[in-house]
Amino acid sequence: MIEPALYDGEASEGTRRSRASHKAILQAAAEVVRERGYFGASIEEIAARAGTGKQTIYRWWRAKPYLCLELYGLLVPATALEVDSGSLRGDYEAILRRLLKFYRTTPAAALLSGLIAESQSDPALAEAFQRRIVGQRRHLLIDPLARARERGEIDEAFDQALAADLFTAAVWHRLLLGSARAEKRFVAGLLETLFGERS
Amino acid sequence: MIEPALYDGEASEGTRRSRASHKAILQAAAEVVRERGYFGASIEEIAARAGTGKQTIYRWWRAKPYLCLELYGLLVPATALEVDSGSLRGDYEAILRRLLKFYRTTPAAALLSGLIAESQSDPALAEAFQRRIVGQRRHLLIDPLARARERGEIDEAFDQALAADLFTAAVWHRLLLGSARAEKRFVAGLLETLFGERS
Amino acid sequence: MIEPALYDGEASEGTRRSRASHKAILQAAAEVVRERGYFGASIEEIAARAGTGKQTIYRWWRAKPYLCLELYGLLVPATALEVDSGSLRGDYEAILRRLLKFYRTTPAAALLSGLIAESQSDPALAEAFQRRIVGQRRHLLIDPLARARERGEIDEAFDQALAADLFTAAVWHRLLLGSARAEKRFVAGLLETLFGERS
Amino acid sequence: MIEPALYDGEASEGTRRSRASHKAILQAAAEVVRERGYFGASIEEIAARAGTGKQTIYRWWRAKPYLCLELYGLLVPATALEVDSGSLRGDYEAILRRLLKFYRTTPAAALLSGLIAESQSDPALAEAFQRRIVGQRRHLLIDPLARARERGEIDEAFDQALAADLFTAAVWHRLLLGSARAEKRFVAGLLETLFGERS
DNA sequence: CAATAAACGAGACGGTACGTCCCGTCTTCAG
DNA sequence: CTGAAGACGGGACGTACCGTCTCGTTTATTG
Repeated sequence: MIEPALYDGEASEGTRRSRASHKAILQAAAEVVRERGYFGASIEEIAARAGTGKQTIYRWWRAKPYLCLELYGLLVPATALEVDSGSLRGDYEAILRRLLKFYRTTPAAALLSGLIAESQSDPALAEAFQRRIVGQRRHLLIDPLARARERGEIDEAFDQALAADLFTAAVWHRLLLGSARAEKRFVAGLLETLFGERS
Repeated sequence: MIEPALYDGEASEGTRRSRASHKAILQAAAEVVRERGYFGASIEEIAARAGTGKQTIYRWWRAKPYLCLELYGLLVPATALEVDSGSLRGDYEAILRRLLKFYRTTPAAALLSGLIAESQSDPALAEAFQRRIVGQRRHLLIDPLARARERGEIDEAFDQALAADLFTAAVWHRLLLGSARAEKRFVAGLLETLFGERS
Repeated sequence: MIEPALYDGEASEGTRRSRASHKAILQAAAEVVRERGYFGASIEEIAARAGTGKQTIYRWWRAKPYLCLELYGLLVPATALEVDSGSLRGDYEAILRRLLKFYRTTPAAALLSGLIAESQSDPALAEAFQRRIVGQRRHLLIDPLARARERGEIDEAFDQALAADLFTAAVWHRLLLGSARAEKRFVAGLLETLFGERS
Repeated sequence: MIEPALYDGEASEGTRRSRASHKAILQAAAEVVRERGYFGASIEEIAARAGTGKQTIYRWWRAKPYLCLELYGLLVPATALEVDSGSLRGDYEAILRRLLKFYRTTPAAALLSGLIAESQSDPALAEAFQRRIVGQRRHLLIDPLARARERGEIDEAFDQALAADLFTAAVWHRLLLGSARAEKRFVAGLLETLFGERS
């Protein structure tokens, strides 16, 4: 969630946000986005499916993209990318395989492209997207690089941030443009290009 | 245009497409997308600004994304990326700088993200996007690589298609996510990663 | 037709109106009005069904109601109402039965109500409707009354024009409002009211 | 209204119909029909003038004719035709004069002809028109006849329903076809024909 | 017997309105 | 006193036709 929402029982005065509604809305949103895509998903249908009023959605999220932003965040459990195989190549191979599986099994692609598109004309959304999705992602990608640096696998001159960005770029490009390139070759080729010929 | 439209005075039966309207619509679309972004652009406003009826738009394009696809294609004159500096690094540096300028000066970013987003739930659009934008782009990126191969700058093992894709991925990622990374460093870093330390 | 159109071969310079098209248009109009009603009938469909261009319709009729006016006129062959049974009651009984049958078997009701409705806001149409439909009708209804006057069945004081109008009013009212009143009783009752108890 | 609509504050679940909008729509419809006639009146303009969304009209009326049906009903206050002068002739003279004034001062003629025309191809509308306009009208016309029967002015053999229908037919015919017949003569002649020579 | 000029079929054009969907806000009432 | 239900003003959708306007093509005198 964008702001650290207060739940029933967490705080003092008045009634607090209903955990049940919150969950039902996100679940309904996930379903509807999966079925109709990002554009096809309407607040109206999400509310109906969640069994809530529209107002309950607008009370907690400014608009569809912000709901989707939270939804996207929930689809990737933070731990999913944390690996420590002992080698840089091993870490990234694991991350890559998990990511590709993640995108195959969730409506994340639809969400991602929709959010990127809406960000083009909504700076606030762009900022939130950066902070909550891109930033977090970069951290997870830089951790293995930092460990590799400690192990001496890469040296000081290696631009870690650039590598992380290029990795994300490649994965998202593949995801959103559905390149027909065989997966195995893609994985190997990408890693070789980023980290060197063999490993 | 998607199909080689017939204009006034060209052969065949019946009435012909109006060159003037066609042009006015694309021009209006460019304006409106620039001002309001991809989503904010409505067929209604484009028609009004072009001084045409809505039906004239729907007669020639299936829907907004298809109009935008054609518009995107027209924004990049095919020749804009054709360079031959004599070296691989030189070619790509030139291409990269032209691309970055292109995206700074046209509504291409808004179009691009919108088209990618809509492609997620419209396979026909995805296919058209691949064929008309991605495919064409790939060709232009592979030409310099082929010349470099002939000159012996890169060897047979170098995966040209992968390099071209990664290049596009990096550029679009930077474009759509507005990474704050300084341009100079981005250019150098990307080329180094793709083609090696110095070249 | 509203103006005495010139047909092929009738007159001097240039090309002349095509008899075949004229007929095909009226025929198509009759069909379409029968199938879709007065409002549902579009010039576009009439043209398509007649196998003509729309312009050919607009060349000869100002608009749909004028086409329908001519069509209505053609549905009632002028002779259909001319009877001379020897008695006033007999004449009107015959006329009435023919009219009721006429309306049962042609799209005249749809045309009539549509024309009356459009006449409310188009004085020129109202005038044409009066002259070409109402006027002609009145004549045919007054002829039997004039003969009855000569025979002495009715006297000078009898308001022939009023009777004719009331007769038309009653028939159209029945036609357009579909009163459930049994036909036999309607016929007898109307004639009794207009011309007296027995006759 | 066609169905006994629920207003704010009336019983039952959910949100209620807005009295203000309902009234504003009917008022706007009356204006627009008066200005542009039945066909010229568009839902779009009515909504704009009423200051409502189009959907608010479509939510409560199936289509233009149904809105007009309600409007027509409101133009004739039910009491307008209730008279009791003590004589049949007196009652009908009063009714006739009121009707003629009513049609002179309201857009009723445009509505009436439009509704009749649309009824030709919409049986549900025809039924509603019968029930809500014709039926009610017939009642009001039969009351004076029933009183006359009690007073002995007319006998059992007099077909009251037929007389009422012929009266309506004559009035509407005159109204919609704008016969130039002088009003005084029309009134006298019609009543004489229906009820006898003198009174 | 061409030349020519109108009428023709076809259908694109600038428009208006349709009836629908959904937006984000506002109001009502049941729990 | 929250929250589902849903009406509201509004904007855009994509479609149907309007009546006008080219387009070639046919056709039937006229020079």
